[in-house]
Amino acid sequence: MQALPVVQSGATVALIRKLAIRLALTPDELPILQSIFSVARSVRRHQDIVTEGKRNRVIFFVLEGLLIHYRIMRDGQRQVINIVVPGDIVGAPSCFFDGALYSVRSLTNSVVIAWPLEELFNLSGMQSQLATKIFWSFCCDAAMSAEHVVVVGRRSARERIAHFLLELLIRLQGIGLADERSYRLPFSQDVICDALGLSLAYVNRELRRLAQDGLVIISDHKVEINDVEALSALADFEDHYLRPTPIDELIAPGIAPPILAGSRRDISIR
Amino acid sequence: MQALPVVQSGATVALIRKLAIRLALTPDELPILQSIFSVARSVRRHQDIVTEGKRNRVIFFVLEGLLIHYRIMRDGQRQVINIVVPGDIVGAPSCFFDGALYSVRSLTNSVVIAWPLEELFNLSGMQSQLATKIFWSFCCDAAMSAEHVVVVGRRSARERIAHFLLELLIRLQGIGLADERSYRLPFSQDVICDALGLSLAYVNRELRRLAQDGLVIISDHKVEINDVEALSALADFEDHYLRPTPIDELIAPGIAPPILAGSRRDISIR
DNA sequence: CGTCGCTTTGATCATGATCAAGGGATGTGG
DNA sequence: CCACATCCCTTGATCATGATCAAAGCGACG
Repeated sequence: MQALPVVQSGATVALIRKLAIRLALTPDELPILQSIFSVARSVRRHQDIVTEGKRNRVIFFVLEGLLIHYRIMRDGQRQVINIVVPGDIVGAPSCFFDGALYSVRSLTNSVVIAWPLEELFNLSGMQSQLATKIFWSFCCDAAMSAEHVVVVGRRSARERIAHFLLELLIRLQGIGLADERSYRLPFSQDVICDALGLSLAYVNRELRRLAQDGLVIISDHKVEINDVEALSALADFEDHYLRPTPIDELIAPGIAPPILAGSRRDISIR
Repeated sequence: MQALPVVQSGATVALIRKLAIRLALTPDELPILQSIFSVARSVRRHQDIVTEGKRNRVIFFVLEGLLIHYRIMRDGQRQVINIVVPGDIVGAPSCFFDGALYSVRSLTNSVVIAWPLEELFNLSGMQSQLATKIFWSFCCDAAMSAEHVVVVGRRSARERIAHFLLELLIRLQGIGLADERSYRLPFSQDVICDALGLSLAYVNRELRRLAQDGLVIISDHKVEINDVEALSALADFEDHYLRPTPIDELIAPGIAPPILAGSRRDISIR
């Protein structure tokens, strides 16, 4: 990993803004988190930033790039637990265990900010609200793992693949990296097969069939979903689990979102 | 659900003590949580305490009984996300979403304490450390879902079953409900098959084979694992993900666990 | 030009699903 | 106290989804 100044790319600035919105940061919390963001690190693709078994007491704010949480089994097979997209905070739950439970690897060149877990606990004394928001984010990520269990446990190969592509669509839309029905998929099919517990040959075949049926066309690392409705029906996909109740509504139930109300887009970065 | 006074059964008292240890409660935190525990509720078996899709702003401390997190699919199939044992805190991540993501159902008669999520957020102002500990617990639960993905995604039926039985062994040992190599399993095989994404007939057959091979004998709802080592090797089971770093070590890294050091067994209940 | 990474396709195999039926408890109502 | 029902476990036969093995195509890149 190599250090580099952070507030450089337009994408990163936009992303920090999105993160601030997602965590419902108040005007006083924003600079605190921003001070953390003074130095980011670039990570070349195909590098582990967390290694299973090794002690990890750091959480990462992902600003750019795609990464995966994964485990290598004793027979060499890989299971991908989760795709990580910009705006995600990774490191939990591994940082709560003596040795990391899973490895985290970049699929593309990425930009991340490493933040010592210690700081999070410090925050919970001084700025408890902010700490709560970060913990809340971890808890919401747990919903994705739970959903993943359902996908892998009870769905056919075709449904799994459709679900995978739709989940990515919604998540990338949330950070401006997908449009209405398409996005770039900058990794190869083996990531899909390892995420879904399927063989590479079969994933390939099913993708081909989905294309023949006019549902999804993947070409040149670009996913194009012809009919999102139809594919969602096929996959039994619902996006609830990707849309938590905004944390400010939870903290102040009943009341209109207090501090940022009406001006959620006006957060200034820098 | 019917209200009943809580500090009645010996099992419950022991359990509260264990929960206090697990959360590394300090002498001042303990009474706060105990005040919550003034009224528990008994839940008859086979009842939902959380229903998928319905708004849920409550978390539950489970004192007695076994429960499951589950989802019913559109074709009627069920996927069990997680077994819940006494000492667990359930409700997350569902309580962070508009509608619950999964249902929670009792497998046996149970005793739980329902606690409004609001109180947790209140706590994060006044008693931020305690709130942090509860959030930490949620995050650690996420590790079980992640592990579940690996089990269902990349293991054979036999391995999955072995893993399931071992996970339960370790978890029940942690709360004194299992001895060295056996425990009561007070539910039928369909829970196992729905947890592991297998068919009932096949789970039954594989259980029978495990018994024939002298690895595990289940009879009359009692699981007896003949050789835990051997079964762990078969399942590629490691219990790391069930053993988080104690929260007090994380909060005060390097220092010996401060307040309860050396007297972790001396917490007084009542 | 040759190698490497990725996709594609074919042929065959096997794990685990599905369908079907019977059996042993336990419980319940007549 | 018996008849019957229900729940759960068990086992057999057959089927199919998806794995495995093998090989070829196809860029990109050095």
